[in-house]
Amino acid sequence: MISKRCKYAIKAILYIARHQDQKRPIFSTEIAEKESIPKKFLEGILRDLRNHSILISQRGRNGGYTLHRPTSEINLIEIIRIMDGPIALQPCVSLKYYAPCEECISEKDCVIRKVFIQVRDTTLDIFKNATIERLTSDYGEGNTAE
Amino acid sequence: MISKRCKYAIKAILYIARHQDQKRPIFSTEIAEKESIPKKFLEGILRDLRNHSILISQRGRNGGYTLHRPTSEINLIEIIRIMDGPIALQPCVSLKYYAPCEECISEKDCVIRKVFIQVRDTTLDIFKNATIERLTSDYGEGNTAE
DNA sequence: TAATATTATATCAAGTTAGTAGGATTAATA
DNA sequence: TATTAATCCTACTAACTTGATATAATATTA
Repeated sequence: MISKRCKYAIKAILYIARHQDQKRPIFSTEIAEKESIPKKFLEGILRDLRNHSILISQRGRNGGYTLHRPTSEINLIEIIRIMDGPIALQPCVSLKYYAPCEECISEKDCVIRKVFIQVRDTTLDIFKNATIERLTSDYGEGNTAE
Repeated sequence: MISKRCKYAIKAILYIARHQDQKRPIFSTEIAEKESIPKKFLEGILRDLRNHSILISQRGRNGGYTLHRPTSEINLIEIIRIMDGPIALQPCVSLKYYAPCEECISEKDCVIRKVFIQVRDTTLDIFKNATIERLTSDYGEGNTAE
């Protein structure tokens, strides 16, 4: 399962993306209220996203958050990795967080490893294509009301 | 990530499958030693698999475990579900363990839900095809030694 | 009846998750 | 310059999960 932290992160980014035309930073308070996310919890998430160059933060009065990059250059893979770590179902098949399985003698001969590699690759492919741009444009389909 | 419990379960079933031609139940001790699984921990796993009709257990002297069904009728999906619960990355897209997401207002309009459904379906498909029969036959490829 | 297997229940340490609390820092504005 | 309103930072916590271990009961058979 994806953690709530991660899902909140995705929702927050989508919210900022949908409101960035207003040319002003978005407050954490606003996101928290509109997306039903505990405010203090959200603040930590937003800071984390800023530290990973997904968001830019502006401090002080009238501060808030804006996207650090165009929506076409932010995808779900990156967000999930920042928030939850490995996407792979086994340490030995993780690309970004590789670790050998303790109890395995030969990785090459491990039959289940091949299956987990398949799952990793298809999952990665789907999440890579799920950019914020695509997600927000889908959002509009048959749904003009905010 | 798949839990160790689940991975141990898969390894244990594969071990039993590879040795079932001996027409005798396989001891938990033997599996534990050969697959480097803590014995007591493994016992709990094997009991769980028996309770879910994956294994048959025989008590007493010369007891042990055998498969409850042909290897073609046991796949990774079933094992993962027994051990770890939902495969889906969000409660709202789980087929066997569905639950609405607390903070979501409209499931239909949730853009990320669609992505998680895609991931679920491809993952399910791969694990469904990964039967014990296929896994054990792959095992033999270019590797005759036990 | 002794040996050997599974079964059952309880316990536990460490780590993770989903928060909360309280204040420090920064910047615009009245 | 004082106030206000935003982000930033650190620490803490309750509940849950994971990966085991311990002890003993029960069943089978040589």
